[in-house]
Amino acid sequence: MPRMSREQTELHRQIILDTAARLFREHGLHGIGLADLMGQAGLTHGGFYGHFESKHDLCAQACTRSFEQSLAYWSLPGRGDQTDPGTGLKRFIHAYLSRRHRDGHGSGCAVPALAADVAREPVGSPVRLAFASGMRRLIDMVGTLLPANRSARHKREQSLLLIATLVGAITIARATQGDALSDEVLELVERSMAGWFER
Amino acid sequence: MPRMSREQTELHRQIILDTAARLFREHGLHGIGLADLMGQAGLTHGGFYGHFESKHDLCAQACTRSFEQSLAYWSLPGRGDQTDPGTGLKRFIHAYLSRRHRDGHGSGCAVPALAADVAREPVGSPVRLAFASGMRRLIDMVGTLLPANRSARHKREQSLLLIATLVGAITIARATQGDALSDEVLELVERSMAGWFER
DNA sequence: TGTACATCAGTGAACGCGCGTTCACTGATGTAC
DNA sequence: TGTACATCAGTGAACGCGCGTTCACTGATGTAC
Repeated sequence: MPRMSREQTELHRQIILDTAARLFREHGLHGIGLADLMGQAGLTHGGFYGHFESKHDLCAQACTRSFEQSLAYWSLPGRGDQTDPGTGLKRFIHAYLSRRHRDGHGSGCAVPALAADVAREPVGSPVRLAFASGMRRLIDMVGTLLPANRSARHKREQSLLLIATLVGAITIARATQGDALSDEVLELVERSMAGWFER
Repeated sequence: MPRMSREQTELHRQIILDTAARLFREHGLHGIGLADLMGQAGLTHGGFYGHFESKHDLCAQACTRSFEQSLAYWSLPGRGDQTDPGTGLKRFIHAYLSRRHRDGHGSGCAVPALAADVAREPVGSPVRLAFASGMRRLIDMVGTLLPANRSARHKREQSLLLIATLVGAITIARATQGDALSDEVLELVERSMAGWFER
């Protein structure tokens, strides 16, 4: 059975990376082991080091992949309606603060899922670089959802402020899931943000 | 040497709890072991189960303690200047978004330090209940910093929105520490919030 | 195009290590008289 | 107040377990002729 074709090998690498991007967001960087992870990717754990240098290496690459996945996801709903620039923004905020996003750690935004773990990694480590790079792309993406008649600098500031508020809201909503506070913070923050970014 | 006095025993319990409250915020609930933790409290690990039922039990009690410590800390600067209700709020925001708070996980707010780990604990578990209870007290405390001429409901909403934004900002700042983005998000969010809550 | 062989992706057992938890033991504390 | 003894807080070795990582092995793939 061993010795797969080159395409098969590359496919396996992608499957491991996608699986890791999901599982790290679900369980945290230290909450899932390589044996379980490889098992969920349909492989045995021994083959891991044929694809990645170490778990740290995988963490960094999976962080990048997590941002790619969530950026691709958030970019979709906004693309449809360029005539009303506020619509894409409202849809983004609504989707971000939805119960579906709160309950789906593994398929959601990389920031609330990984930031706390990344903050405990050494400064300058690959996973931190991957996270900072993903943050910049997220800021740019959200910037494109803002009304066009603004300076790049203003858009960047509004984008960063919006992201901070959304990240904090979903972080609190996830930690208080099962308590009335959880739905309350999602609804309240969405309502409060409705008017902010149209000024 | 064994068999301490009752006061000594209770003192040890408090030392373990304070140490845990600090170390769990620094390293996360799963990032520090009981042997290390007890060692930093000046004891050996074997005596742990004389004070707590399990690590889960300690996590829940340390979560409560973390909120108590940060609430006591944040409450201090606002108390001094009741003639200008905006001052306490500005000081709170400034202290919360300071580099000192960003770099001092162990002595800082329980929310950015513990929320991600708490969000991965089972719904209804003691640590989640402790977190939700702490959140309510934090919301109330921040509410007292807001201008007095508002309804309780409005204060609560403003408080929750403010907390969400602060939590998101410091979460991002911590994860991007060492990158220019980190200082940028702290400064930008503080500047943006200066006027919001005076209206 | 067909054959012979070197390559190497994946397997599964094994490694040292640190984890949460247990327990026999120690000896000062707290209590009964 | 003083003595005798039961209590129990803290010690440190030990437990089973899961972790990240290594490695000898297998056999289909890719290559050289």
